[in-house]
Amino acid sequence: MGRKRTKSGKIRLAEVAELAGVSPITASRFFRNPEALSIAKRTRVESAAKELGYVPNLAARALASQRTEVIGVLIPSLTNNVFSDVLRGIYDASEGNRYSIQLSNTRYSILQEEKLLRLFLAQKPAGLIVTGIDQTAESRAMLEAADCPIVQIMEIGPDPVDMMIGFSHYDAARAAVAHLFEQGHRRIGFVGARMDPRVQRRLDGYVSAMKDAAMFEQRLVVTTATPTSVTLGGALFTDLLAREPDLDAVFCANDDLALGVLFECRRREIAVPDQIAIVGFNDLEFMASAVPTLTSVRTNRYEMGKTAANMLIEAIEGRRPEQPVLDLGFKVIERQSSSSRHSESRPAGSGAGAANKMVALPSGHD
Amino acid sequence: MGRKRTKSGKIRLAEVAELAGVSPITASRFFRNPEALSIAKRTRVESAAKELGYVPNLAARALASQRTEVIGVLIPSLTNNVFSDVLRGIYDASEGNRYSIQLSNTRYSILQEEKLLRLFLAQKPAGLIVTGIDQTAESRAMLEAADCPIVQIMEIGPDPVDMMIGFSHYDAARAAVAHLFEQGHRRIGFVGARMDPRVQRRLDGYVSAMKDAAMFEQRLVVTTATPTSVTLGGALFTDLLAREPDLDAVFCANDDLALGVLFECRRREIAVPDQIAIVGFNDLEFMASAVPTLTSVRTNRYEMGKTAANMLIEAIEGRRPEQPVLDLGFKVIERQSSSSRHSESRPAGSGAGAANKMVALPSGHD
DNA sequence: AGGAACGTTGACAGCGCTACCAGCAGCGAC
DNA sequence: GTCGCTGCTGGTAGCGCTGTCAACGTTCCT
Repeated sequence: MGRKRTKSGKIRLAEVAELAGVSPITASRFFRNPEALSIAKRTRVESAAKELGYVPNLAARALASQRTEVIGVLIPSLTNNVFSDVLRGIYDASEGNRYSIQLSNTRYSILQEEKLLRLFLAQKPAGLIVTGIDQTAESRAMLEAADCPIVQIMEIGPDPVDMMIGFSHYDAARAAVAHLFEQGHRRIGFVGARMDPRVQRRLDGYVSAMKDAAMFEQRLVVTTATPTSVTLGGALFTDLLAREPDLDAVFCANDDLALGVLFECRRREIAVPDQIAIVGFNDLEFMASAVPTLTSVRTNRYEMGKTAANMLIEAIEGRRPEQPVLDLGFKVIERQSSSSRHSESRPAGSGAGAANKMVALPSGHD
Repeated sequence: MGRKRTKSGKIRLAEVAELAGVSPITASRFFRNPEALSIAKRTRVESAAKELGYVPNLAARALASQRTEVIGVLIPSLTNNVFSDVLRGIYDASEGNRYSIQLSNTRYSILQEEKLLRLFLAQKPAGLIVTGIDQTAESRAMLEAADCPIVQIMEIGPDPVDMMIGFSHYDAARAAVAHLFEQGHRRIGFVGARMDPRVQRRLDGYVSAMKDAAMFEQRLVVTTATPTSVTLGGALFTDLLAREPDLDAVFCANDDLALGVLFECRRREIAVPDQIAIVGFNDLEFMASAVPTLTSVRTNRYEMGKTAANMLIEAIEGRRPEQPVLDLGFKVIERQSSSSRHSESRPAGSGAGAANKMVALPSGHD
């Protein structure tokens, strides 16, 4: 016997086809590749579909075609501002086309990532966006065996699984430190939280730049595995200052920490940048508006997400980009907090003041 | 003829059933309702599934069962910090169970929301989370006709579609203004951006509180449709000050604006709170760490997302919550920026200082 | 004019799973 | 012993769509 079920009055493809006077398969093609139809049938199917308010059943499509139109995205955090920009780019790129985004949070655990990857892959996604280059061996093997395009985002490194978009955190950190040296600073501290692989590489970049100048000392580095926050920035800076009273600059692994350091300086009545210079990382919006305005390393997060999704979609549709690895670079945005020109006391007036001096560098060249 | 296709060596349910020595339908039941099986078969199917590494094909399941295990989420913005907290709650709640989250961004457009709603509903989601209570009539009708549970989040109001979780933005704004009155402020400005319905209700609350005290004047209100930012806070405050030089407090519709106002005060050498008090809205993390620490209205965003998803899942599984409308309330977190006790100049030491005085109110009582 | 090539269309047979119903065993009640 | 109940299991028949291939009409080439 057949079944009753809800019926639900749902319009099926066959009904559209009937109204349009074509076979179901022709109607089906209309939705997937309209150019394959003659103009006459195309318009007939189109108006029939509109008249009936037809919406394709994605589950049936996925079952029959053995593939989904889902782009899986694995990111390590939903809290972090950085990822919300990337995500926004990804969602924006997915808008207006057939693909939908399936998001999962690895919580900075590569084991969790491996588990989620297995889950995702089982559903045959159309493509995958994964964060970073530090997958487990197992994950790496699964990614390589996957029969869908894959983009690694947030950083670039050797040996991409497939496509890759990001920048060199190592080089970016070196550039930030170089900027501080240029401004005449020598005892430059490093403040970092969470210490995920990308923050770790920023630390590596800092260390190498400091060693190049023969200025590195272990006690200039304060890090913690704790998730980042503004408050934490103040606390870590407090530690750093206790260890190294002669500190004359701080390079913060992100902007929240930098803001925390700025507030802590204000609390302690330490003049920024005259006594201590501050450089952040990511160039979040508030950096330009703080007092003093805060120097940061600008990273193209939104563009990264958007381009990653676009590259992926192109690849899904068979048009592999000629550039599978894209270095988006970074820019050191110099502002008052690290400027050796003594911060003029600016009177009334809003905004960030003078145009930012930008130091742009493509990463990957040391 | 049959077809070739990739084959892909995928394990099907039938293979698990065969290995376990049961019928496919019994194996199917194991994955959906293990309690319905005898212990013997249960363990047999379980080990067979594990041995073969079986993962169910969700598309086939959705097609056969006429429903998905997808929770649709419609939010107006991915940029706004507020929503990232809510989302984090939703994703956390969806972890470890069968449901997956399908997210879409309405960009604060109720027309876009309507379009997305139509799209979502066509895929028969297991449940839906929508933001706010200001849907189009068409959207409203679709929601009411939908045969799945629905939660409206972010605010509470009369006449819920189904379930609802949030708080009264109107009451929260009134409480913030009342707090400023208590601290002796009279000429209290309002700064708002974006002016989505919830911000509008905060403005309404502000206006009503000011009128109650016979202190309302239109020129105390500065708003814009522009998306919010820290920089914008400074700009709007500049406008406000130009209109009303006697200003003695500002109620900001969100914390980014409040931070912008604080920076602008610093830039203009206006003492906070002595000359001007500042109150924000949402109580983002940085508020407790700013100098001076910033008063704000705490809202339970993470909890809201998490509880909304949990309520939804309960309802999907047939256990409707006894409380379909949940008021999560708010708290005015009083900090230095609005304290009439003159801000003692605190010497070295990090953090927010003395315990926050909290003024807790369940919203819904005026 | 004949044939190849192309563009367009349709028939068929599932994709992998589950709703529905029927059946069977085991048990207690009469 | 028979009935009805409950608990478990299985057979059948699709869910709505698309991959494959075949077939058609038309155009273009030789």
